[in-house]
Amino acid sequence: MTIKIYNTLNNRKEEFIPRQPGKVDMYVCGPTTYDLIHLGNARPLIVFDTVRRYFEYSGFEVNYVQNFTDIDDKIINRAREEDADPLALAERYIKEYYRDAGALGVRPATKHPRVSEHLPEIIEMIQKIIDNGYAYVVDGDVYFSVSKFSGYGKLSGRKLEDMMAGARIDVDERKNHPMDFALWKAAKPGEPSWNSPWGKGRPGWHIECSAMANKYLGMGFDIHGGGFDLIFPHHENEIAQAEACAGCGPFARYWMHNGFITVNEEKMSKSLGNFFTVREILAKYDPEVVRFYILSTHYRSPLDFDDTKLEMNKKSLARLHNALDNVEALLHSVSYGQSDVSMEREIVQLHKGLEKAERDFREAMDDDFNTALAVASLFDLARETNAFGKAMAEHAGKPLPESVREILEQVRDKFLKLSEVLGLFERREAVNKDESAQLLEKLMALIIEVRQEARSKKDWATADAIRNKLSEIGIILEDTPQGVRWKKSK
RNA sequence: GGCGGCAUGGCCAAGUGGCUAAGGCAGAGGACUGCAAAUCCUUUAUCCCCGGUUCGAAUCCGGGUGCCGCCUCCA
Repeated sequence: MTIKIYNTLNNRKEEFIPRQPGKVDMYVCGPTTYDLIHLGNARPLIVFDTVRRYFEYSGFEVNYVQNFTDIDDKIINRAREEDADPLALAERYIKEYYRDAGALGVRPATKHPRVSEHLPEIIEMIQKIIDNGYAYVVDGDVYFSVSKFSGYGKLSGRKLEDMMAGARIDVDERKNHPMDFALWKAAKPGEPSWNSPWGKGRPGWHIECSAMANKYLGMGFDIHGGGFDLIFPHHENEIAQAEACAGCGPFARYWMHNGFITVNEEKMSKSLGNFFTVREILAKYDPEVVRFYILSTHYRSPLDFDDTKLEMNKKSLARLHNALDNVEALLHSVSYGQSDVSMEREIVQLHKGLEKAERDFREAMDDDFNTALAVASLFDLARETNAFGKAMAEHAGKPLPESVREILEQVRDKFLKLSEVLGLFERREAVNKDESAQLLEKLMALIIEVRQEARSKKDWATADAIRNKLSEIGIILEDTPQGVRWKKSK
């Protein structure tokens, strides 16, 4: 079984062949840290985190590099508005980034390099590009000469001639070609700057990624990712810089780009002002719901955002949680051992469902990380499992064979294993361990006992009053064939 | 103007040549329940329009309509 990846470089799905067997080197463009991240920023984080998780699940060792752009016009402007130091401001938002990303179940990359810590590498790279004849210096600025680089446009599928037609106004007259872009910007008064062979200044936007990817992954690394809007000019320029510097290619072998989050079918972006920060969304929705929502669509498709979509996904996700709750309850509320009940037929059926679910899951993920389809396999497994639980209910009160317990444990373990790839259901284990949780457990047992007493006397008024009052304070009681259980409502 | 993408049931969303077009949400009916909840079963699509290729197309080709993105900072 091999993984197929849709490669923007040639707009085709290709079999993924790693540079080194068993290893994946990937670089994903991280945020410019001048503000809280919004949902549009969160999509690539979740998508590529999932890509990484699936590679790891498939047995690869993943070296995942994601940068922070902590030197940039927007940071400088924001710092000026707040009368703050630009690097300190960037540092602050890097911390906020970790908070949001962590909440969404995005694991830290193997390495999070920052521009501010790689000036020597960047300067060295620029010098080499100049030496190789692909860049020129004008008044302390350094520009990349796109017409010198024959491969320019190969990622975005554009030709220089075509782009000139649409190129906008205010072309800097000092540039040789309108599409030439800055590798180094001469310092303006009051801006942070660093010494360089061309005078004080700071790096252009694109060079950082070329330099840092090169440093940590080297030329020809496996996967480079980011949002669709980075294809041009950012990634096109990264390729030009890296390959002009090295004198050969490729810079990266597979390019993956995620689609946009839209609002009312329009791209969510800072400049349009139609964005929602992760922070404000998480104030209303469980991060797991947000993650599930993002993974419920293929990563290259656009994904429209509004509250009703989150509500829908919240309910969908609850179905999976219920299925897992059901399995846990069956494991704990039924006695297993000597039994005159045979459930062989159902066990065989569930076992088949279990194998099919895993097979379907892998096939889906192997096919360009089709998370939407992978999720469907979890729902299939949930249905099979619930049906099994229904069959068990017919033997309620009797001990069941160990083989029933075993298959349920297998289902639970597989379910958690597969959903871990998607970054879901990871926090279930952690809860219910502290003292007050244990106390709550005992308290609920007591309340349920009292209510059962009322039920046995057919005192429905009391029984329902208890259930309703509990519901009001956020606890849901369920009378199942295997006994009463409770859970917190979400 | 150049380049690219999308259009699947009430909603979301897989599927890119061939068994009965996944899955979820919502709706309807039934089962279970003291009533609920949870769950199970049943049920809802000629795949934007027109033409073509093919034994056969949601899927390929041509044309049309509508929407979106990139070409400028943007995930």
